[in-house]
Amino acid sequence: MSKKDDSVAAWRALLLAHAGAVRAIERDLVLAGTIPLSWYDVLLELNAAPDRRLRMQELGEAAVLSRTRVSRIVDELVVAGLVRREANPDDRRSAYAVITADGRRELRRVAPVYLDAVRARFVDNLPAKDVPAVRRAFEALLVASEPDEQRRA
Amino acid sequence: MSKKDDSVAAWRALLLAHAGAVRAIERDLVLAGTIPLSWYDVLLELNAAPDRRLRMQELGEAAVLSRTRVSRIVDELVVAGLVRREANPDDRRSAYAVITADGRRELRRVAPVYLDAVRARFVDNLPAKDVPAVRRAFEALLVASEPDEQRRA
DNA sequence: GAAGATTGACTATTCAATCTTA
DNA sequence: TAAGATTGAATAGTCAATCTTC
Repeated sequence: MSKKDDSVAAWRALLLAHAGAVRAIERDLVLAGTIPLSWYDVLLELNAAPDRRLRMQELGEAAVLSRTRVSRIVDELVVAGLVRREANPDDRRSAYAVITADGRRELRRVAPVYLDAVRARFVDNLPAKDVPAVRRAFEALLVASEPDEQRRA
Repeated sequence: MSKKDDSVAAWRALLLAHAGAVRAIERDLVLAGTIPLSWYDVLLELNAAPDRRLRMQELGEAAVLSRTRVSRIVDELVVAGLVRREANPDDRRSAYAVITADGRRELRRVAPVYLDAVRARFVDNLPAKDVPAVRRAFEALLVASEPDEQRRA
């Protein structure tokens, strides 16, 4: 009943609901025969980035993937022809991942499936009046966790 | 700017914030030298259950783990002496997992660390006025996803 | 034959070591 | 020496086959 209980209950509900929604969405995507969620996320971030490219590390942050995992997924996407790597002339240690024309085509093709899934498994089940608060709350959470990322360095 | 955009933005913020918070909490636990989060979740659910026991399948649902994974984690917990398996006289196909006295002791020992981490990484960074909406929203989401679980059967 | 659970084989993900350039 | 990225070895997690009981 206390504020504390309410908070911990919110945390537990978040964990359960997140897991359920992600699983349901992934299942929808598999049934629809599209690319996996991780590919989709990476393509989405690349497509939205300036020049449709991101350094590996930036890509990892944007798509919530570890540096290692980004390397591996970009490998797969390169093999599939949806992304290519490109050297960074300004700093030759780093590498760009760039979405290809095929990648953009694929993204357009699967976007409706993905959006439908997110809508059906998340948005539509959220009380409409709570959506702004949810967005606000998690964006605040994001901002709060950024400084921590810095602190690691 | 539309409601739709707001919803998708909420989804993306949720994914990023969830990943950030979970990672931060796991890091906190590692630094504090406690048991892993998955063990903690299992012990917590068992401790809260009637008779401090749950069938494997129920435990999986409560702790957001696949049936397979529950088997494996309970194996580990049994080896560590924190949980024991017990036959179900009413249905000998199923098995109970029961938290032991040592398990409860361990749970009490690490609970403060866990609660501090959840508070520091989640609760304290959430705008206080949004907490009720967040709790309400995710509990609604949970309820909405239950029927789907049934449908699978 | 189906439900509950476990096991073995496979895939996904992480951790630590490595390589290259700054 | 540190930053950016990748790779090999190890761990965690999943999927399909199996075993037991209903």
